[in-house]
Parts: sequence; C-alpha cells; structure tokens
Amino acid sequence: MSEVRMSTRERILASAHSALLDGDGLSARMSDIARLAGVSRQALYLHFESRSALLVATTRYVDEIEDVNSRLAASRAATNGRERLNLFITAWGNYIPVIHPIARVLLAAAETDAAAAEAWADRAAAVRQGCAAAVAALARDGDLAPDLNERSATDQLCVLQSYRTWEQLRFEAGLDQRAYLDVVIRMAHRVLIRD
Amino acid sequence: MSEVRMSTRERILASAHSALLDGDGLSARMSDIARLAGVSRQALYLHFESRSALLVATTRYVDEIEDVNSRLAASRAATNGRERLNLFITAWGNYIPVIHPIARVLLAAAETDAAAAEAWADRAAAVRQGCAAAVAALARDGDLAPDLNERSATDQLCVLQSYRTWEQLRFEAGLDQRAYLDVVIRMAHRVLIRD
DNA sequence: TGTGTAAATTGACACTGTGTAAAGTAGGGC
DNA sequence: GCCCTACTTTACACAGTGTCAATTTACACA
Repeated sequence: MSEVRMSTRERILASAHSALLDGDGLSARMSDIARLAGVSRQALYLHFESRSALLVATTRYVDEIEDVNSRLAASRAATNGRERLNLFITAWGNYIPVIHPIARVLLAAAETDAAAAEAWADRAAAVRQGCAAAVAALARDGDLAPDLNERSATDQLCVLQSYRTWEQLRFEAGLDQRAYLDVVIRMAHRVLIRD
Repeated sequence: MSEVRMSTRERILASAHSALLDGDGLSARMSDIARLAGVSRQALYLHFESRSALLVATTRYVDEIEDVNSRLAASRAATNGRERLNLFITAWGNYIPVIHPIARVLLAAAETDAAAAEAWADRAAAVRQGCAAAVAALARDGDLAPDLNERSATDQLCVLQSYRTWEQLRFEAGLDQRAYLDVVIRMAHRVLIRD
C-alpha cells in the first residue's frame, strides 16, 4: 500500500478502506481506522467531521482509485441500445463487488445520518442516469417494449441493477458473479426489449 | 388498543409495535417501548433477552395479528399458475407495507446480531417457498419460459418480490402501492412466462 | 390473618463507541 | 529565535444497551 509519503488524509482514507474490507467490516471503528493509519483517533476528527463524513469520503476515494468513471465510460461508446444495455449492466455489475464492503456500512449509517443518506442518494441518482441512458438508446432503436414509457423502464432497470439485487442474488440465492450477471442481463432483456 | 387485561408481555409487544410505527422508527429505544407499555425498562429484560430478541418477537407478533398466513393462503387456491402468480405477488406485496417499519429495524439489527439475522433469513425462506410454489404451478401449466429451470425462476421471482425491491420502487422511484404492484406483476410476467 | 412466591420496580453501575475540549509537542519556514 | 501547522495526549460528556441486587406489590393459598 506504500503509505509512506501519502498525506495523512490519504492514509486515513486508505486505512478506512482496508478496515472496511477487513473481515466482516465490523472492525471499522474510528479507533481501528486510526490505528491502521498510524495516527491518533483524534486526528481523524481533524480531517473529517464525523464517522459518517469519513465513510462518505472513503466511498469517493474508492470510486477514484477504482476509476468507476472509466469503467462505465465503455458502455457509452456502444453503437446500439442492446449493446449499451449489456455493457452497462456488466460494467456496473462488476463494480458492485468492489464498493460492496463500503456501501454496506454507508447504508447502515444512512439509517440515522442525513449526510450519509444523501451520499447514497447521489450514487443511486448516478446509476439511474446510466439506466436512463441505456433505456433511451433502446428506445431510439425502436427496441423498447411498446407498453413501456422511458420513465417506467428506467425504474425497472434500476431495480435489476441495484446493489440490493446484487446482494440478494449473490448471498441469498448463492449465485457466483458470473451467474449473477447472466441472470440480470436475461431479466433486463425480457423486461425491457420488445418481443 | 385496549391494553387492559393484556399480559405484560403482550403489552410490551404491542408497544414495541407502535414505537416502530411511530415517526421514523428511531424512537424505538428500550426505554421508549417501556414507557409506552407502562412498565420499567428492566421489565423488558425479564421478558426478552435483548433488544434483538424483542424485535424478533415483535415481528412474529405482527405476523400473527395481521394474519399473514391467511393473507397468503388465497393464492394457494388458484386454479392455474398465472393466477397463482398474480395472487401471490398481490398478497405479499400488500403485506410488505405492514411489516415494513419492523422489518427496517430488524434488518438494521441483523447487521450486527446473529439472532436477528436468522429471524430475517427465516422470513426470506418463507417468501422463497411461496415463490417456488408459484413457479412450480407455472411449470405445471407449461407456462414457464423454456430457458428457465425452476430454481433460477424462483431466484428471479424472489428478487422482484423482495422487501428491498418494494423499498426502492416505493421510495426511490416514488411509485404508489398500486403502481408498485403493477410494475412487479408486469416484470414477473415478462421474466417468467413463455412468450 | 399471615406467609410464600412470582412479577415488577428502583437505583446504581459497567461497557462501548462517538464526539468534544484543552493543553502540549515536533518540525519546517523564515 | 519565533510562529504556524499538524498531530498527540489525556480527559471527559453522552447515549444506549445490558446487568445486578435489594425492595415492593399483589395475589394465592392455608
């Protein structure tokens, strides 16, 4: 992790990240993160207002080092709606496992903390944008099921693409990542595309 | 609520229920529930091992007074698979709002408490059984999409029927209950039923 | 009328984790 | 030498869960 020469703030973020990856993620108390970063617990509060704020910042940090933007960019280059749909589902579906450990804790914090809730809502809105773009591309091709308007089609695709759906299929149904992607792509096709 | 002549245990459960219904559900601390029930906080621990145990018991209590079993029983009387599917989706879909306030908190507790997690898993298993039965009825009628086995079809229906999907469509997408049911029924048909 | 027992109360306390406050220290720039 | 910034140390407030022990209330039974 080459934490030498990193700024303290970055070291804290990197430590928060690995604390969240670690084990069940329950060992991500402020003191755990501080210990990992090699700073005092109070130093965390010099850089972040609260635990929630640190979690939000960690989410953005991971988005950056995992380069979520360029992962999603590929789907925008697709030449038709169906291809765009497949690429988007695959790109986002493969990113979910990466942010899962952080998202889990952020969502738990969102239950009581408004800032965390808003951060989560931002992400959801970004995913929704991607879904809407894929739906629009299908509509442009005349491939959208005729009983669907774009708004409702986007709602439906969002459900399939959601973090919770991934959780359920991976952990409750016991599918592996490959099978998860196959199922979601199949469902999306049947739900959205004209017969 | 006619809490006279109720046993203390029942009064506690009824109070836990209304504390959870109340406002954002954040006012369901042990002391709040005790106050509502008109007993001391310590009395709660005489009847329930822990807060999690109380939440689990409250879930069962609500299932009982809302008679979840007879609500679901109707779908079992259906004469064909499609009808069974519709009735099951409707019955469960209309029960979700009833347990939502409790489920929300139980799920939050499940994050750290094994007993709560198990209680939730039990419920999920029960819903899955209902989904599997509807899928089996479709298969019997020859209505199941030919590329689906019953196992995978059940996984897919479970996603659509899940508590999380309801949450997302109701609160993130902003649908009302009627629109939620329409969307889920439409998706289930397109996903499961042969063209 | 008294006695035993079960259920509940009272008040105190331990523990965990977040967040705050204040005084002190180490090192760089000038 | 001085200041400034970043960080440390120590201490504490606070909420909420869970525990403990001593006491009270109420009812049943003789």
